[in-house]
Amino acid sequence: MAVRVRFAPSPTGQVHIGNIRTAIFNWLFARHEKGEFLLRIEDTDLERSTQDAIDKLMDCMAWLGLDYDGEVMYQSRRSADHVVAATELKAKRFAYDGKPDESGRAPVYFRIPVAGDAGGAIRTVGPAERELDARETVKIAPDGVSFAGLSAKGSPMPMACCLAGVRELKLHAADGTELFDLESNLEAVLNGETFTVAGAAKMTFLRREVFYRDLIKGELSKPLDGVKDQIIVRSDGSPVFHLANVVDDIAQEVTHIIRGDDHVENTYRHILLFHALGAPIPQYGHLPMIVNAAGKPYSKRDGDAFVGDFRTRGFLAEALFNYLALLGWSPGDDREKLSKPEMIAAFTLDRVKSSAAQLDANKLLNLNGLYVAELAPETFVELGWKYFLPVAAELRVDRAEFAPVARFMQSRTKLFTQVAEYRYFFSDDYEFDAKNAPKFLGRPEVRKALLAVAAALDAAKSFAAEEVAAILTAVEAAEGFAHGKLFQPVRLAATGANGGAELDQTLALIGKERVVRRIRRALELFPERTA
RNA sequence: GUCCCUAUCGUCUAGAGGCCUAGGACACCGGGUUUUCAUCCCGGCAACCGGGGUUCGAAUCCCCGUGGGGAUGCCA
Repeated sequence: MAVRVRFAPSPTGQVHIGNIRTAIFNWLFARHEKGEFLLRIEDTDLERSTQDAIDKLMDCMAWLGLDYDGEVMYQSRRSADHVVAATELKAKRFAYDGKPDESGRAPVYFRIPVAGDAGGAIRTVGPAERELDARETVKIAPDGVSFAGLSAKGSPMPMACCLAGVRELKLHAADGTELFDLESNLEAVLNGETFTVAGAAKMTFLRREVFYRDLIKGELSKPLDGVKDQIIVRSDGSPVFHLANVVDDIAQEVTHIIRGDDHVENTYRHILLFHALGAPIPQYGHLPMIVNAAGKPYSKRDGDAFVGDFRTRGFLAEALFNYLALLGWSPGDDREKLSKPEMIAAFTLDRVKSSAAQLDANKLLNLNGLYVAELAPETFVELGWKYFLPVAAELRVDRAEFAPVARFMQSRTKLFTQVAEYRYFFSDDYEFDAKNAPKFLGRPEVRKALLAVAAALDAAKSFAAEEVAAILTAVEAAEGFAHGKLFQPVRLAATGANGGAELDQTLALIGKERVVRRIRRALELFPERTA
């Protein structure tokens, strides 16, 4: 069967890096398997879902090249189907009404299957028992059993579980007499009757567990006596995430569900829902979380982890994509910079790690620099121009002036926001290196030489890079400076910076008049210092 | 509290019982190239969470601790 996966974000706020990483893995998996990558917007939380968030999400996906197949499914338009599914579950006795709220309306609970193996998802582990606090009563109700266990200190610990978790339940008094037998009363309980038993000191039951084989984490299981029945329709009639999610996955005929590992606990229930709804159970793969520099999972509140922010901060989509794909996955060899086709070819879920990964801003930056370096010059100019726009507007620089500077600076630009540092090519209004400018420009012999440089440059017939270099060399010799010793002061005077691209070319790009003017002005700005 | 998951350099990772004296990358520190800075090249620092098993042999398998995360919602 052809692979069909989906990315199902809820459009509340901006997409963060953890969400989009999930999308990337789904996409990679789908493309590798030559299957389909579907998109479903889980916008059932009308309070918090906004069109703006949906637009931003689509924008981020397009930016990263996450193309999806087919039509987008909007979950909010499918509540009728969800409710129908709940009704169907009730008819099959897989669901029941809970206690009505103040307004008299009842929520609907999904009942963990009391009998059967749920299509191979439930297995019997064996007999089990648990000490109880005899001072507390045990309640056996249609929505499960509640009882009080014993804590290490001997105080009562309230606990509850679904009926399915305690098949063959028997309650015993401290002296061993049997107080209650579930099997003989099961039908009554299922039909709505509630029993209360006092004085029980021990419970014995048959332990059963839900299990499945996770594509990433391997076999996972959970004893049913640790699981409670789940509400699937609220008392106001609206479907809950679990129901909607499963019903929509069935509708979209999803074959593999790849999502964050904060969902593993839900999976046990979702599997049972699939089965109860008569649908084949999909394969699951749970991705490790991405944590921030503090080692904590990114939350929607983490302002610095929004995908859009990486874009505005000057990262390239290819670099972010590549970096994120490597968070929790590796191709198995030493490759770290991979193109999308290479990633698609190498991507398999069994190579995904199962422990959390921390985002390393340094490594991302380095990778971005690698991608920037290999951009075609025209592309670099085009992209860089967008980031330079605010500065360009302020300085009245047009694209034709920007282009040669950008081409010249590309190799040393790692992040597009760095194009703002090109400012000194166009404007005399730049910052001087606070430490080195006063130091170098204050030296008497340097000041004298700088004046000579300004004069020589002013008299130059051509201002090509080679000519500039020749002039600098000549003045250095004439003023008694070793070759290269004047470069730093000249750069400080003409650009304010202590380092930068090749000086001759930099000066040539800035232009003769400006350079000469700047050198002379710098000498006025910084006084002579004899010390 | 209970249940589930998880654990290799600071960080991302390779590692499926002998190829491990634990490899690569980022960061960091040296050196070289660059008359500067960055790139680039060379070198260095740096890890199997702890304790028990199993085995001729364990980073790899099992158990117990400990740390981290998740769940325990009429949130998604």
